[in-house]
Parts: sequence; C-alpha cells; structure tokens
Amino acid sequence: MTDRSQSPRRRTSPSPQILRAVLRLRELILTGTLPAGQRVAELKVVDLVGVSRTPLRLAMERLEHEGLLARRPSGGFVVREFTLQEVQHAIELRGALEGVACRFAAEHRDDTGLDALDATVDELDRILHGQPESSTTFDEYVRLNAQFHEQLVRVAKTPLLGRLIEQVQGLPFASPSAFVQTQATSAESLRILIVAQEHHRTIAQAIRAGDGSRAELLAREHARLALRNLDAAVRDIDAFRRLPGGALVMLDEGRR
Amino acid sequence: MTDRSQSPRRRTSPSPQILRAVLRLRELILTGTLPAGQRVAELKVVDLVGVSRTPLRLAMERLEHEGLLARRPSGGFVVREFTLQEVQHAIELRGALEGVACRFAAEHRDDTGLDALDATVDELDRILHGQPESSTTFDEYVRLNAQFHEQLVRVAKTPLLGRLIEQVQGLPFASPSAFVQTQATSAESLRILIVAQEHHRTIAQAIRAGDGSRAELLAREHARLALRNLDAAVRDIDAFRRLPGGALVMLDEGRR
DNA sequence: TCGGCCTAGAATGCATGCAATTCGTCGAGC
DNA sequence: GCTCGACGAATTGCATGCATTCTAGGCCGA
Repeated sequence: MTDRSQSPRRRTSPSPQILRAVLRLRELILTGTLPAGQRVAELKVVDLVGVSRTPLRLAMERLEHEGLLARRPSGGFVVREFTLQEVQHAIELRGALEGVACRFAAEHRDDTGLDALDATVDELDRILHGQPESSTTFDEYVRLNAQFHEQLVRVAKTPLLGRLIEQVQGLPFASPSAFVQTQATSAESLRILIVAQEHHRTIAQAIRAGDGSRAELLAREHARLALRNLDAAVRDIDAFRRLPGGALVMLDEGRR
Repeated sequence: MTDRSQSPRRRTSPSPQILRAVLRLRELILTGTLPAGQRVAELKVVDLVGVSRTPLRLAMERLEHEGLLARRPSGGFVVREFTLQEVQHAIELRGALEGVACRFAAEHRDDTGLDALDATVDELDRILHGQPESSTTFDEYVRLNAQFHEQLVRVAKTPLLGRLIEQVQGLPFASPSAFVQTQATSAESLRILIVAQEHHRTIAQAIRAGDGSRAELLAREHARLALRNLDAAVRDIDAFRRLPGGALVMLDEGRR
C-alpha cells in the first residue's frame, strides 16, 4: 500500500532483504532521521532496518547510485547533501529528459499509448474542474500526475530513457509530484496547477500531431513550473524542512 | 595504462577488490568471454577475477546499474543483450544529453573552461591536418576526442548531468570514441571525421557566444555521426563482433 | 517416443567471524 | 597553551559457512 508508487519504479527487483533495506534507508534519509552529511555506520543502522550487514551494504551501494548516499574516500558512506542549485538542476534535467521522451514519442507513434495518455489528461481535467478542496482529491491528483509522466515515458518506447528519468526522480524534489502537496493553499498555486494541466494537454496533442519540437519545449516549460514551486516552498523554511528530502538541502551558503 | 580512460570515469572509487572485479568483469563482458544472455554464476567467475564472492557481488550490482548485467527474477545475473535499436537509442540519448550540457554551458559561462575546450579543438585540428596515417596519431585523436566530450560536460557545471552521460556511455558503442578506430580506413570515414571536427569547433563557438540552442542542435547532430558509423560498422558483422561490446548486440531479429 | 514429475546437485542469499584500516582521544613534549 | 604523536576503540572490507531456493537431469508412465 504505502509503496504502491515504488512498484513501477524499479524493473529489477532485488531480493526481499535488500529491497527492505533500500526502502527503509530511503525513508530514513528523506525524513532526515539520518542527518545529511553524516556518516552512515553499518552497525548503527543494522538494528534500524532489521537486516544484516551484507544486504544492507548492497542497499547502500544501490542508494549511492541513486544519489542519496556518497562514498567516503576512506570507506563507508555519508548521506549526501544537496545545494539548492543541484535541486534546481535536477528539476531542469528532468524537464530536459522528459522533453527528449516527448520527441521520441512523437517519432515512434504509439497510438494506444497516446490514447492512455489522453485518458489520463481527461481524468486530470475532471479532478481540476470538480470541487477544489479535498484530501482524497489531492491524492488522486498526485496519482494521476505521476501516471501522466509514467505514460509519457512509456510512449517514448525507450527503456534506457526511462531509467535515466527514474534516476533523476530519485533525487530530492525532482519528482513530478514533489510539490503538489504544497500547492494546496495559495491562489498562485492554483494558477500553476491550471497551467500545468494545460501543458499536459498540449504535450499530448503535440505528440499525437508528431510535433516533437513543440512537445519537447512544452515539457521543459512544464518542469519550470516545478522550479517556481521550489522557490515558493523554500520561502517557508520550516515547512520545507519537513518535506521529504527537505533536510538534505543546504540553503544559504552551506547552512545545514 | 590500459584503464587510463577509466580513471576519470567514476568519481566514486570503491575498494580495490570491488574495483578490480568491476574492471575485470567489464572486460569479460565486452569481449564476449561471458556470452550475452547467459547466466553469470558467481562461483564460475570467482576464479576468473580472483576475488571472493562478496566483492564480486558488489561489482555485479554495480554493473547492473551500468546496464551491462541484468538481474534474473529467480536470482543471480545474466549478461544483458542489446538490440541494435537500443544501441541507436543510447547514441541518440548521449547526443541529447550532450546537447543539454551545451545549453547549460552556454548559460553558465565558464570562460576558463571554454578556453580549455578551444585548446582541445585546436589540438584536434593539428592532428587532422598532420599526416593522416599513424597508429599513435589515432590514439591521440581518440584521447583528444574523449577529452573534448569530458570538457564539454565540465563546462556545463552540472555534475548530475555528467553522471547521466557517464551512465549512457557505459553502454556498448555509446561512447564518443567508440567508432574512431573503425574509421581508419574508408574515405567516407575521413569525411565524417572532418565533419565531426567542424562540429567540435562550432559547438565551442556557439557556447562561447551564449547560443545554447545552436550548440544543442549541433551536439545532437554530432551524435548522429556516430549513428552513421554504427550503420557502417554493422555491415561487416565479423569485424563488428570483434569490437568491444559487439558480442552483446543482437542483430537480425534476435540472432545472437 | 514424448511429456511430466521427482530428486539430487548447484547456486544464491544471508549471516557472521576476522583482520586491516581508520578515527577519535588522550597524553607528552615543546 | 598548543601541537604533534601514539594508542585504543570502532568500523569497514573481505572471506566463508549454512540454509533456502532454483535448476537440470533422469526416470516413470502414458
């Protein structure tokens, strides 16, 4: 249930112990339980995740590739810290990669995949035009938004590209749904949601029309909305710190 | 000596045993000693690489992330097979990513980095205008060509992008220098080299001029040269099989 | 003769022991 | 009082043993 969003993430399923360690470690890192920049001692986390050192080490190797852990020259791992600029770059890179996905999709022409994409866009429309305030509504929006981006990658028919996008999305705040929760309140946020949905629709249209360049530009522009959301989220530092991964980001020239 | 090109590849240096296993396994895979699609039994390769199972397993996890190994659902790893289309996608993706690097570089404006880039272009010019036939000349060209692409990523000032490009380059025939050796002979190949060098120069110019879009388009076009080289290389199947990674590529609808 | 089941072998995944290295701290010397 | 060095604790990296799971081959039956 809780990791429903994880299941399509990794095509390769490691053994259960490693998977458990990866999921638990990710949680510990993103919640800030394991402080950023701090060494992750194997014996210290062995009891936190409930697996032995061997699968734990495998999991840490995996998280190193995901970018959440960094290898220390002298051995062992530390929780990676991210500058705000790195987060911005990750978002921009996601946009660039999704742009490439759009271009590939426009060239490969998978009609059934495009139908599914349109269906998701329609569902999103229904959400946005319905009653605006409801927690289940927002959950549903998050789900559909993620689904749109997954389907976008799928119609690109390029598994390698999907892997790259997954890798980028593993970084803090780089996921397409990273800021949807924070958008619940302000009027500015509502405007952004409306624009985002316009992007969704026009991206799908451009792909179907075979206009890869337009779709690519739109995808990049779409990601720039996340940049604006990031700016807004950083403004309330305390709330930002409570977001998943917020504890990993250094703000104000190296502070935390 | 032989792995000189590897040293700048990975920022993160694993422990010597793991590194040894990774390098040796890569070699075994790319040379086809471990046949594509076949299971890689740990005990079988333990004596081939000279390390124990634990570091070997770490190395295999790493190669899985590189894309050369795939996890089997029932456990263990197999040597990945690549379709020709996947190789083409990898090359195109490298071009797309290098294009993004160009755009970032044009925006970030690192003059000293650009000077280094220009210097490499000048050196490449000198190589191309000198005597055309010499093995050391070709080695030097390969070195400078790789250096150009490394510096290109460096001036983008986006380490994450560098990681993605490294990941793509780890796939067979996706490296910028993958086909330079095969270009020694034909007149067509010489023309491609000339055009490639023109790309190098104009890319550097466009970045310095701050014209990210032009640089991006050129980078993508540059990668398309590799696609042409791939087509040419595939024509001589026997020679292709002897290239590093050639044994991993399935040609003709699943044959080998 | 072919197909399915069962069994023996093998391979993986995991846990833990051991040695080497690193890190922190305390003490001594300047 | 400060710095350098050395010792001890802690941690990593590696190797190997064991249990579980998978695989392959043979045997039996149709």
